[in-house]
Amino acid sequence: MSARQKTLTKSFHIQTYTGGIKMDFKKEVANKISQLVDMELEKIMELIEIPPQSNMGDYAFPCFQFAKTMRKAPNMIAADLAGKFTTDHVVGKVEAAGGYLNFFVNKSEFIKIVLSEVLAKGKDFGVSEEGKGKTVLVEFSSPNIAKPFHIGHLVNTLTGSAIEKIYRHLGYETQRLNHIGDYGTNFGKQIAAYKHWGNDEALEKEPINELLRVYIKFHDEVEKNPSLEDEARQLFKKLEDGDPEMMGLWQKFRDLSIVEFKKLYHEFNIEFDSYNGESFYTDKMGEVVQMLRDKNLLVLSNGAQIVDLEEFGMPPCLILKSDGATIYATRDLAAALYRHRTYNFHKCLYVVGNTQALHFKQIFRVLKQMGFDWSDNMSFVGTSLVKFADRKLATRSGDIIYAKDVLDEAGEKTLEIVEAKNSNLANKADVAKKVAMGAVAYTILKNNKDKDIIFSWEDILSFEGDSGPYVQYTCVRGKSVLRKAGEMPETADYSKLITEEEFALAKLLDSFKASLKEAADRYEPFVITRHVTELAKAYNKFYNTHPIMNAEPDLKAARLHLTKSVCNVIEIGLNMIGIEVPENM
RNA sequence: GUUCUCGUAGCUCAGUAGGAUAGAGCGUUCGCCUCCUAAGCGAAAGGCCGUGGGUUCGAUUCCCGCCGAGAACACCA
Repeated sequence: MSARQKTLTKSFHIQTYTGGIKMDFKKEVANKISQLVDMELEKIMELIEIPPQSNMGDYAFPCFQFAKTMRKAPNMIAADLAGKFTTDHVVGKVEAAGGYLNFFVNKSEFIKIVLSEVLAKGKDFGVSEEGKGKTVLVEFSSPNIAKPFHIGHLVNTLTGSAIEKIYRHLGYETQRLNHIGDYGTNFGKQIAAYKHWGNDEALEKEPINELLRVYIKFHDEVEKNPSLEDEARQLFKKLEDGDPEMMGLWQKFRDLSIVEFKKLYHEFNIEFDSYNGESFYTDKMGEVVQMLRDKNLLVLSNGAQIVDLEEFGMPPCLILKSDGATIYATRDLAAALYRHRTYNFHKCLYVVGNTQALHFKQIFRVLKQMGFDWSDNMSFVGTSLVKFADRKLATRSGDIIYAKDVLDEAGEKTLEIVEAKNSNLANKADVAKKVAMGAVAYTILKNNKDKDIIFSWEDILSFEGDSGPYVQYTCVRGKSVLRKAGEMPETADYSKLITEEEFALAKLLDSFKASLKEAADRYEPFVITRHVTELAKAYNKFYNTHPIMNAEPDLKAARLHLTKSVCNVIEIGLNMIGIEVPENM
């Protein structure tokens, strides 16, 4: 299960070294509190929170829990502590409000440290050591060969890729696994269909369309001619037995399909380390079945071999069908075993549609019953279902929205907008493409995975407000300013940055690290999407009220540094969720 | 039927390891381009956080019931 792990209170944690002292504002505050109250530092760190409004302070310490032991009202305690607190260059001000002790950090000190760090680290800002030496496996995308990518696959692919990139940024070794659906009795049908009606030229040109066309024809024809079913069964048997002709066709379908998939992955900068799918595990299932038998976990039920999971409140896990054939679960068990041996993973994530929650829960439980405690390190990460307002979006229903259609539609609409807004752009097509991809990826990754996505063209092609183009646009404007400013001043006097808007930006730059951690712990890319949006919003506010180019030289330099920092962090975040930023738009 | 997820503004959603006036975007209404890209910014209106209990100094947040929506539940993957 996607265990929602503890998320950290966002802290203004500073990793750069200034004057040899590691700065951590939150810790500084905690240290100071610990001198006043009888409580362990760690406990204090846990209690410290960020006030809901920034004018209340940068950190807050709730005093309610002292009320009982000290036999005093919380607001009295807070007032008392505020009186005893000594301020300095780190914590500039303390206030008691309600039962809270509110702290204000020294703004210019804070801004200085944050901007220095962002600019020094560049694209590596937020990179951490926490994942060093640990391998995280992320299984995602996993389409079926010979079948077109639909919108549901796109959701899954973007989600998995984002999670993988987030973990990679945190220093983990990652393995991107595409468990493609490349095996099963339906390939008998596919081969039969192709042998009857396939066209080699069309296959080379548009493989998936051609394969789908003959597959659909097969289903139409089989109603008139039921013997086709038998033919398909025989061909699948031949394929299983290694018949060269069948193997050749299957291999060709597989290769061409993957080439097609890669085109789409390329649009979002997605790559895989492995395309080992179902076929890869066909010869690895015997061992699993034997192990289950040896451990006396297999039970005969209605002619099939199952693992009983009743004591865990789950339906049984089917291992062998009554005809002795293996099944989905058997393959996933074999894959788990293989992955454990091959990668010795720290975590193995299954980014799969939410509908498969039970299946994976069962798999993990069976592994546990087999004595494999490493199954605790496997997590199911269920992705949103895409539905229409009135009905489920299912492959069989015919109400399919293909990924390609969504991207094409987005591309066309974007090109129109680019034409209207900035018709003298040199590379309109390229810009339109990036913006279109941005709109789609953003919409897919802006919300919690637990919620279904109700498909609407209006939402997915959104270009205003909370949207991909909004964030891209913000970054583009910032970059444009930097370009116009020419050479970046080496140094800048950050003490010139004294407005609320500038301080707010520094806070958001810093808390990006906490958001990264939270996104990883929760397996939730939307945390990044939202953070980047907040940052864009704050920058737009700043941009509209603060002159940069026309500011006096020292201030201009500082604001350019700020602008560069913001663009940098926005771009890091957007890239994680599969969005590129054009130079102009 | 069993299990799981969800129910927050007209719509789409954040928030909640219990805490200070519940936040965004869209939509609606009204402002802002002699100034760095208006795909932008500002303002207004809009909420018994599904419902009834319980625990607590304090519940939108935790627990239980109910109502409503969705999903999964063995020989498909």
